[in-house]
Amino acid sequence: MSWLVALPLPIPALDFLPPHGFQGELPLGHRVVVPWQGSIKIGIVVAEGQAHTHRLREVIQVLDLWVHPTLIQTLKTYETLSGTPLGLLYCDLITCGWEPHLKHFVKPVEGADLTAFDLDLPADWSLYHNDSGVLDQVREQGLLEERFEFPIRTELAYRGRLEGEGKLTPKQKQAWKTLLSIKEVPSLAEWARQAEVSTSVVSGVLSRGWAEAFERPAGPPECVPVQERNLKKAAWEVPEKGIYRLHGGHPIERFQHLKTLIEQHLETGVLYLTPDTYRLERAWQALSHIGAQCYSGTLNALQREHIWQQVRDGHCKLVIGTYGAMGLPFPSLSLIIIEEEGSDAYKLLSGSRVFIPDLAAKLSEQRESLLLYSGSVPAVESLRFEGKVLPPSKTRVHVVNYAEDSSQPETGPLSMQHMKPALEGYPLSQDLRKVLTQVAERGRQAVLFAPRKGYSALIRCRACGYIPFCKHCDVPLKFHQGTRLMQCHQCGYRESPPSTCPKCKGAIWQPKGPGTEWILQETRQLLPGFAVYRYDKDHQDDLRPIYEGHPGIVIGTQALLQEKAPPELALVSLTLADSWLGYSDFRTDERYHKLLRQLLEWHPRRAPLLVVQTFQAFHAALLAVTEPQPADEFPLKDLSRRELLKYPPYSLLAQVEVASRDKTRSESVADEIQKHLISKGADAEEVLGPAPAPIGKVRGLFLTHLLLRAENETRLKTLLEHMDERWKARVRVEINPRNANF
DNA sequence: AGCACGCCGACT
DNA sequence: GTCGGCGTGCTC
Repeated sequence: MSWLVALPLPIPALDFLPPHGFQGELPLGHRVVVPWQGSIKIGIVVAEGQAHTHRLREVIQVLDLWVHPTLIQTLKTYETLSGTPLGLLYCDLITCGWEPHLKHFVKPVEGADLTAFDLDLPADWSLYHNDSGVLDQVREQGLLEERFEFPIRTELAYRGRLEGEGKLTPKQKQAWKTLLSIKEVPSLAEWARQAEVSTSVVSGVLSRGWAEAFERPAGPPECVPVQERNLKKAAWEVPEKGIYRLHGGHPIERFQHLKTLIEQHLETGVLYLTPDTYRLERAWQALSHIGAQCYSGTLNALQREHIWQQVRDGHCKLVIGTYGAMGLPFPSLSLIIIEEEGSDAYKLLSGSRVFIPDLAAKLSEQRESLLLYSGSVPAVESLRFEGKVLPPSKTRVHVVNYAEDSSQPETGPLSMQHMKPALEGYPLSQDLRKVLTQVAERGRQAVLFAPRKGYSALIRCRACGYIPFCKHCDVPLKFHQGTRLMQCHQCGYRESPPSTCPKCKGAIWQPKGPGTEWILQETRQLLPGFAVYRYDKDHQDDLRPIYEGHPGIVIGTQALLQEKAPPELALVSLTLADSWLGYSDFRTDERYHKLLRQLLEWHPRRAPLLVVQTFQAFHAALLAVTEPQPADEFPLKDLSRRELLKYPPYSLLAQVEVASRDKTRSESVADEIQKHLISKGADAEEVLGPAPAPIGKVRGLFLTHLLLRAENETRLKTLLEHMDERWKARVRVEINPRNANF
């Protein structure tokens, strides 16, 4: 019987035979070393194999347990539904432990004759590091014994010696004596600190031979131990398993609620997921005293592997992490918390492209653990679950209405009289100028969010309306003041702007728009001498003075929200909120609402004034935050709209992407797929499109989309099974797409 | 993903 | 005649 092994490659799991003479159970979830294309790879045993067709190769060695069986089951379910190669899912979720950094020992089998091979091996066990394909040939012939060991990590340390050359100065003598008394130090700097001398003194001792450097086994990377504590009863009634939610209020209040719950589950395993490192840090600060470990991409491979093992061995029972923590092998896991379950950050942009909360839901089902969604706003999809909404906290929001026609819609609240048309003075309206001046006068801090990066928007012909597009991607080029070039925001292609319109020879419109650079210039003009910083994808000023609390204004993109809020933040502004409403997507309003809530709770203590400049002053998502409203009120409105349009949660979506170098081919294949699905019994409501993708051409490939809309998972699976054919173009399926393209 | 194989255009 | 583009297919 063979074993199915998942490998960190975009391919399905493959069959291998157990190692020669292997006795015992299927090592499910264990890491194994397998031969791979003349070399070796680390894989994970995910199931009993079934194939007998090939002449299979043998697993070389079974290593340790690395993945919990429930995760294997979860990924398997997702694989069969989406058709995503299992390896991609494993790459995304098992975020360490794939690197074959192992000590490799080899020995020819007794009496084996290796003269036919270009390989000179000693008769007994020897360390092997050469990675030539020859070894694999010997291996395949069954003439080789192999053994892998985890290397023992070492680090450099210093210890004192009883004698050296020459005399020591008094300070050096002091340093030497200190070193002798403390035996060993991990670094010269540490030694100097302990001895209360400068580093030059200790290096003097070292160079005279009164101390020496030596290698010693390295200790584990830093890890906060789990503390014992008395368990309190939660102040709220929460089920033992299933899905529950907690939204609204202030983050501090939410953490208070969560803390009592986490404490109850502390002995049985708690996983806390956050969408980004900013929230990770916030959660860490709120919960670290209970004894939590962090796990995110910011850790290095060593730290990750260490925590992975700590969790596996039951030494660490509470982990706060970003999506990569989901694969951690908790022996038992009774609570999974997902912060901001509706965040797009949970959608992986490459590889498997999974939406982590989808997987977490399946995993919690497998593990029979409680899944708790928590955050400022519930996702529209999670309203169907039971939960608690904390009362709204006080906010200060000021809306600047840019629309020329400022007449209120009948349904608008009465408190909007303060909104006057404010077109004069874009990007800084009179109101915004006034508060900015106050910020400067009081020596406080402000953050202005610019809609798009670059000095600005589109270059356009004044006469015929011509807009230069990228040669490779179907997107308009954006002009950048710094380089004086137009650049594609999709592929990075650059070109200098035309002096006259290539179409009609008319004059080119002066590039001015709502970009960071323009707002920066205007702000500097308004407040000469006051510190103004820029922070976007292209240009990052050193913001340390801001984080240290010095007065200043930061002008940046949404990327800033990934950082913690400036400590003296008094004002936040969306300089053109409408640019967050330009998506061609049914989640647009929900995203906008989330953004507003996120801005309002960005600063953990202060409640800065939020100034929103917009042409859509009466947008429901905006009204939902100008007047204190329960966090789920706007999502509930959105929910009824979704029911009408049969969007999630009233359906499950999958996006089919057809890609071809040939435009008509891309379209015709999409058309074929659509017809094929209909012929297999799909109805028109279930197959939408084909339509050109929001960005119709990417890196020379024409993309056409179809949207599948199924009422449940079984139905979606059926539809996707019909897709499993050979098409004349590259076809990719994405479950639960969350594109945010303009 | 990497790597081999294979089929067509521009070159010493 | 070859060199080299990248399209397709396979890895157990």
